[in-house]
Amino acid sequence: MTDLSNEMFKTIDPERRGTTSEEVISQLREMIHRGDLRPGDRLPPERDLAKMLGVSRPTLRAGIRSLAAVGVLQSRQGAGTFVVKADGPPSLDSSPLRLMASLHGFTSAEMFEARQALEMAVAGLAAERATGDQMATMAEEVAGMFASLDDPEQFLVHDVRFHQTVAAASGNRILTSLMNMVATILFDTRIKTVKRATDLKESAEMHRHVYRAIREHDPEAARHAMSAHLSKAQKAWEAETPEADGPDSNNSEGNGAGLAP
Amino acid sequence: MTDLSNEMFKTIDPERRGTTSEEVISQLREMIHRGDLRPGDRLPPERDLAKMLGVSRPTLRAGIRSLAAVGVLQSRQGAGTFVVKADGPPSLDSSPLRLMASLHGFTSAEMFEARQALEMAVAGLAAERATGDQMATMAEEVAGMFASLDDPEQFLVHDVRFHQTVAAASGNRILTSLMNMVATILFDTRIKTVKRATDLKESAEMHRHVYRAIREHDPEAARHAMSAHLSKAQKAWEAETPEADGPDSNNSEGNGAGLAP
DNA sequence: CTTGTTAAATGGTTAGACCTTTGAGACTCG
DNA sequence: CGAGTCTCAAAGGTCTAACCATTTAACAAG
Repeated sequence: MTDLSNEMFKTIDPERRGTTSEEVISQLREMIHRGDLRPGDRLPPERDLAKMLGVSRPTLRAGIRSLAAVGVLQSRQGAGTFVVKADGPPSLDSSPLRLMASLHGFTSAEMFEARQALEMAVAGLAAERATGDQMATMAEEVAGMFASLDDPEQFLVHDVRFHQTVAAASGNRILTSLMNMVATILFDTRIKTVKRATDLKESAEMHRHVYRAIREHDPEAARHAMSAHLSKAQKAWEAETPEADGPDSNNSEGNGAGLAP
Repeated sequence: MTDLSNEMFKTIDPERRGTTSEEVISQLREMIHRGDLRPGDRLPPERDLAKMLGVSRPTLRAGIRSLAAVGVLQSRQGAGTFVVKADGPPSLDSSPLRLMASLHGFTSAEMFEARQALEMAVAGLAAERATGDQMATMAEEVAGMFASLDDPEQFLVHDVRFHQTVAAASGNRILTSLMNMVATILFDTRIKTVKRATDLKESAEMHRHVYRAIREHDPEAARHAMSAHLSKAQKAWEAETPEADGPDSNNSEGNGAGLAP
């Protein structure tokens, strides 16, 4: 943990541009940008930090809350406020996108298309860069799919893990995050679709094609295989979902996309 | 504006799952999902809304602030709190991604790559779907680039508008938003690069190739032209930026991506 | 009818107090 | 002496009550 006790905090008041709490946000962001606050660090107690910044506690809390909302900070009652730990694939919160989907009336076709574009991109990159370990993991997940053709829920677990492994193999954490963001929103939909298990065998087969293309380091083939897979998945979903236009599921507060390391 | 005065608000207290303010967030989100709150609507005054929901004003404000942080609500002192207007291209706030970049030490190579993947995708879709008007706009912007070969700043304006037009022509607002999110972060970098105007003519030429491919409804050509353009741009940037690894610019609070309708 | 003034409405901020959860040190018992 | 339990300080979560700053619109004067 970094040493936070000394005088790294500037008081706020001088000619502040916007509101006080905005200034607090800027201060905290700057600390993070500068590296004074590193992932996993604990912030000083609110009471102390408020005094250091020269603002009241509610105002400080407003700033903290804003940063918590975008997934940068995390507060635990009784424990403290922490800079979010950066282990595993960094994940952007998908609730903003979800809200925007409601607000603008995004169609699920758009969502599928966006996911397809992102998955194609990562598949292509994965074909260029996947390590042996990652390819082995992919192979295992494909095998897992074939092994759970009669267990849709288990199948979906392997499915998700396969896609996340491909994303990780792309070596691009930004694309991975964006992909997860979109995929998370479609997840609730998928879990319903997959339960009415139509063509799990065909789906597993298509995943295997993707895997093979990646193993052969053939980006174009990987992109095409992934594209074909997702087009098929979308068609299956559309066939089973007569009219429902927007995948307008409900709450589920936190950032999803759990399930795989 | 929707009628908000009647009894659409449920009180909070019964067996709340998480914290009170989280419950407030859920309530507000649900109103938006249900369509009780539509883009542009004004929320009831905080004091009233707090009473309706059965929480104190600070707690309500905490919830509002969280939703404001992700770009769903917007408060203006003296005026009120509004559901963000959904005109033009919906834009996700890029500050979360920016923070995450600092937190995880994203390289600018990753950013460029992500942008390239997204731009290729939208270019391909635009080639399939661009309307006559949109293609006309693209042509105008390309012409504008050629007309401002000696004015780097003006050139950049046309550059940005061209890319946003292509994104709009893709017909996929999600990909457009994601692209803007990434592009916004790279913008500060670009404005510096373009000022040292190296190959504006060549750049304009490459934009013209993209335009032509779109006009010919040739997705593959559009993807390739866009890819070539961005690869070139990245190389130019790398050549002029010796060591700087992360495009770690500073504040700029609001969501950027302005400049073009 | 225009314009300047004023007052009400509304979000922003502060202060201080109390509650709930957490986590670690102290304590007791085996 | 060790393991389990207890207690309590620390920290975030919430509330009340007030005051400040800004915006909006009504209203009066010209």
